[in-house]
Amino acid sequence: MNRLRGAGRALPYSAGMTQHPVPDQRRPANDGPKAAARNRAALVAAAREIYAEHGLDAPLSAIARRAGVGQGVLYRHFPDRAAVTTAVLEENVREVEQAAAAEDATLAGVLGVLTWHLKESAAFIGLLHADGSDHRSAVRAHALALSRRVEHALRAHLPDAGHRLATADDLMLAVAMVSGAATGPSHEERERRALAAWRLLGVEVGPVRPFHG
Amino acid sequence: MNRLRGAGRALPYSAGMTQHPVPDQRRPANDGPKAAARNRAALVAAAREIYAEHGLDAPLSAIARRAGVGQGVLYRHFPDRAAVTTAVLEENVREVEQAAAAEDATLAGVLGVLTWHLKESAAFIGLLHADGSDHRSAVRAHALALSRRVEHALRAHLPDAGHRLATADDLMLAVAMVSGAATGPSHEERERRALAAWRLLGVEVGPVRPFHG
Amino acid sequence: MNRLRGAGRALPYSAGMTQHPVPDQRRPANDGPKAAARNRAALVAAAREIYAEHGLDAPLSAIARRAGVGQGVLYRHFPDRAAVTTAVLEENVREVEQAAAAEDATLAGVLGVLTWHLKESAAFIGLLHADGSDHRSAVRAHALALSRRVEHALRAHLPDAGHRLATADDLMLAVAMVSGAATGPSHEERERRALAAWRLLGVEVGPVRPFHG
Amino acid sequence: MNRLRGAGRALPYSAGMTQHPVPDQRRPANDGPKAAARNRAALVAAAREIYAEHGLDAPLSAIARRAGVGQGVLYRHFPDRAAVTTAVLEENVREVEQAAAAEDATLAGVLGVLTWHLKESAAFIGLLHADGSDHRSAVRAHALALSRRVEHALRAHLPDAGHRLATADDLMLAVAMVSGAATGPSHEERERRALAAWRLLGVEVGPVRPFHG
DNA sequence: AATGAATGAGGATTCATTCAT
DNA sequence: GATGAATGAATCCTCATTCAT
Repeated sequence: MNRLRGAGRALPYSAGMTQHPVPDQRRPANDGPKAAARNRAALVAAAREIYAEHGLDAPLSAIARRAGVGQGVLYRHFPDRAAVTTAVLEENVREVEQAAAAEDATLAGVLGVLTWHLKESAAFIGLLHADGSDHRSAVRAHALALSRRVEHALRAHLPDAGHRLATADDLMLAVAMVSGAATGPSHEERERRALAAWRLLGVEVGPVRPFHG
Repeated sequence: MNRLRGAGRALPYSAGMTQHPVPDQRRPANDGPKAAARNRAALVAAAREIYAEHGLDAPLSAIARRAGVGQGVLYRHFPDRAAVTTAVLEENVREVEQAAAAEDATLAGVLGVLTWHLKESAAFIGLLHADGSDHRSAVRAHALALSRRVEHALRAHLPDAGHRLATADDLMLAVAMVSGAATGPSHEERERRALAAWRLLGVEVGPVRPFHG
Repeated sequence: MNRLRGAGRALPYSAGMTQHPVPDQRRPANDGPKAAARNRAALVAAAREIYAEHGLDAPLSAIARRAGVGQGVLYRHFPDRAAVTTAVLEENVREVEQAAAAEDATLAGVLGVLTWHLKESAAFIGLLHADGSDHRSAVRAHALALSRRVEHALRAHLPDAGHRLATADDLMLAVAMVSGAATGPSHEERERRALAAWRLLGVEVGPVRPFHG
Repeated sequence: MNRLRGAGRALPYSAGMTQHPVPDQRRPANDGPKAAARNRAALVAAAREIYAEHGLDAPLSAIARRAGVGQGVLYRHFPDRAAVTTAVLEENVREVEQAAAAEDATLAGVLGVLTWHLKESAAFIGLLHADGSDHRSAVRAHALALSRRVEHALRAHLPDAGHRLATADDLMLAVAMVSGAATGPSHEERERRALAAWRLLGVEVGPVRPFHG
């Protein structure tokens, strides 16, 4: 029922950017460890796209295809589906952490970055609503840790005591609420709704953008 | 497409193996047409439970099993997965409508009923976060209509102009936000978080319970 | 649509029962990509046999089993039942075309090859009698094209104007007639009847055999 | 995959022609044995239509629906699918026999009736090409007997010794051939092709019509 | 280190057949 | 005698995962 096949970068060997003279052989150039890192990054990026387009239940094969690699490579880098999902989330969280750790970080700024990821990454949203279903619970475990890292990152920028969201718990609840509102068919719509949600909560949010992007 | 064999017995291809369980055993009770309505209700209830436990992608066979009926019965009542999901949502929405239509209805009271369904029904929540994956998009179409019915029900009880949620749009956004917050492993946890979310929005909510339940 | 479980193991719903056959047993040999072409050929051959024995509606699983491959392999090579049927027909037609294209081809010789396929391949016959049922109509479309290819092949060897079957249309009608006669439980019986049919039509037929076989 | 449901006379109780005052009850009038005969006839007629439209593998439920009766009634009259098919053929053959037994019967006249059934009844054609598949072989047994009855009917009107089809065997082969040619999407097309086939065989055929119809 | 074919379990779906009413 | 709901086996089809090359 999933019409993912044939979509996007279908040619396994076309994605490489190697400048080597075209090898005369059938097998793709074995670029060694360099390729490995590149492949891993491509897989995470592909997973983010595929998740956004088709949900967290998209076939792993679709992710590998979008990344321009064989399925074996996916399994080399990630033992199972949960590991893929986790890797995507990991990236999201790391950016939020970096935004929070920046010299001149402000709550509004960090929330802007966070909101960017909320609107961008279906996985990031979906995770917060993951029910108890099987593999997801595997993800959930890790997600809890990630959630704590976000909380920790925000904690450094909590508003003053008088603010409605003066505690980390409340702030995290607010994040969940905004993520709940950040639905819609397009990135634009999701951003619009997310910002409206923050407004309802009386929270000021900086520009919605990736960190250093 | 295949109707070559007489009722699934003794296929030429299946050299044994698939013998009938206990040929001497009588068929399970067939309670006749009377059971039809009862079965439909049991299926919807089972779907609600299974969806809550395993997510919207839980196998339909699990729903049939939980309802205590054969898979065929499920398909008799619902042509496909979307119809099952839709039936669950329909019930949720109908209760909210009834709560809103009651003689002495108040916004707080209606939101209490709504919140009960939010915490109870994973489908109700999941729907708002449905990604574009195939069958869900079929559901989404219907979900939009349902969403409008909720909006219509709430519209009759909008707070005064001065309130932070004075428009129906804002109120619906708030519902989405609360639904985003109403996550967690247990009903209790979900209710607790939902109420905390309403509080952050400064909205008063009546007792969280089903309508007339 | 369901990707919740880790590779079909240990489902929450399947309380036992469906354990793996013999966990200690090694997977069946995976001969690697080299096997691909071999498998495809095996599948077509198996399909021809199974179709002959059980009709065009035989289960695809039976074809896969006969070919000695998993069902997945069948689906890798052929997206659906129509593709399988079409592949079988394609082979039949190609042989007829080759026979017609041979240096020293004669009408009698080509009809001999054609007749061999008529008696051999239930699909070839069944196609001409395909009713409107769903997947068959998909096949029919392709079958029409194939039919035209046969007609084209025969056209190069039409008998002289005086002959009873002097037009391609009449010749194709005759083919349909012979195919209608070529029934029976065994290949021998079918060949016998086919030849009798050609005789009734006053057409001389060469040796009944595959091309270059 | 079969889209038969909902097609044609879907209302179970609408087909009756009884003039009784409309019963006030929910259950349909129980017209007793009279209805039984009517139902049987309706089932055979429905089977003929459904077979023609969807092939011999059409669901029995479609036949019952088309006949305007419940599935139980079908099973009361026919123990299994083979019995249904057989009943349809039986009618075809009986008409041919009656045509052959008529006072002024001629070979051309009988072949006209036979040809009408060939073009009309997919079952009649399909049967001759039934492969060895399971339930069909059950049908085949009976079909052989029927075939002999047709042969017997024709034998009384064999052409003179000089004719190309002077033996009953040859005549039956010719029937099979014509049935092989009588394909096509419409009755008209099938009749056209059948007549062309007879012409190729040099056989004169009377008007194509049912006996006394 | 990468590819992509193969396996095979599991869920979806369809009917043949039974049977309470 | 009739209705039509229920059962459940069988088939279809889709991936997760392994592994020869």
